[in-house]
Amino acid sequence: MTIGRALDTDPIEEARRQWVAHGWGEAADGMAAVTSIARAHQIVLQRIDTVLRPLDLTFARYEILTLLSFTRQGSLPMTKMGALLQVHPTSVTSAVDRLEGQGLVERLPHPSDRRAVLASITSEGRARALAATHALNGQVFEQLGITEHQISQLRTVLRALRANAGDF
Amino acid sequence: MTIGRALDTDPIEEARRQWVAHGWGEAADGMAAVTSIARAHQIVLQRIDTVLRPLDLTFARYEILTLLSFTRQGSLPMTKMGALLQVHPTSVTSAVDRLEGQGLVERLPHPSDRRAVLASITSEGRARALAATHALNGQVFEQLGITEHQISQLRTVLRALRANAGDF
DNA sequence: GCCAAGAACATTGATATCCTAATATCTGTC
DNA sequence: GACAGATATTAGGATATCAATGTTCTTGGC
Repeated sequence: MTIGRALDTDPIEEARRQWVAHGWGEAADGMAAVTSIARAHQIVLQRIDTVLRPLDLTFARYEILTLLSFTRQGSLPMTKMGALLQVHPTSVTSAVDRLEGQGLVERLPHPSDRRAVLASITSEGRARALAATHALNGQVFEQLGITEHQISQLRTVLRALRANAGDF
Repeated sequence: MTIGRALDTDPIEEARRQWVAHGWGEAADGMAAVTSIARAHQIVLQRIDTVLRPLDLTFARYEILTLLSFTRQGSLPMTKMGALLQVHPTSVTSAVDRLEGQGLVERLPHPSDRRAVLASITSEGRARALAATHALNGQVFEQLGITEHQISQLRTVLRALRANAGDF
């Protein structure tokens, strides 16, 4: 389950020291920041997967289910979901394939655009999404192990990074 | 190349509002933080992949190559690399498979432990790692689009999260 | 000291995801 | 009516995880 045993020193700080020692000091902090993001992503995703496994969901499928549950009609065009969740169209297709096979979502023809496909959440899908949200709230989102102030800082800094990348 | 068109509102803030509206205010900030990490990871990884593609490397393989180049002998046991890079043994195996096929790394028997395998960087591997590092430093790590102070905050907060997860 | 039981190391196979590239269909405009 | 653009899908390559396997090492009872 756990990937690596606890190390005596922070491996990212160690890499940063190597950067400085090689004369790449200008990039050292940025390298450490990027590596930290990658590792943090791995950590939280592992926790999420552990919580969602009993519910037969992955994070990608959970996001789609929850997004649909927030809409009035309970349905959205595939492209629209990809734009809101910022994932590739192919990822939406395969995730909806899976959700449809589980009976949590169904594909409907778009009423006015014959190219488009609507993904529509089923009542079973709604129930599953709600159960998953409660589990994730209690076991992951409220248990990050950092202070509220740090969570706030994290959101602010990453919002700047996302805005700079052209997200919104 | 780009995944989604620029949106008028931050989708993560939008999700956070939904959380509050549903009475899940306790978990809203944590949810927003986790989602921000996931999106930030996607953004930086995409940039890294773009820079590394002409060099025929991925980030996973680049990390292994760079780690090996930092050692005295230029070689490490597979397990040791997995521990330092915090990835699964299977990931190390498949990455070294590819690097070996590219002639950037070779497998050697461990001198004292017949179970273990040493991955050893070749001179071509060293050259490739150096070129990749220069490209990443200039085009990614020094161009994150956030201030030095924000980079520092990010490192501090994520170090706390990683420490809490038992990384070191 | 010897040997059996358990642990560690690396690999393979299976499954899921994301990304790229290419394709078929449909829309809307010039 | 032709043609560029949008929509969704398929196919292929890469990575990560889990589960299971075959070796080899290490340790603890005797």
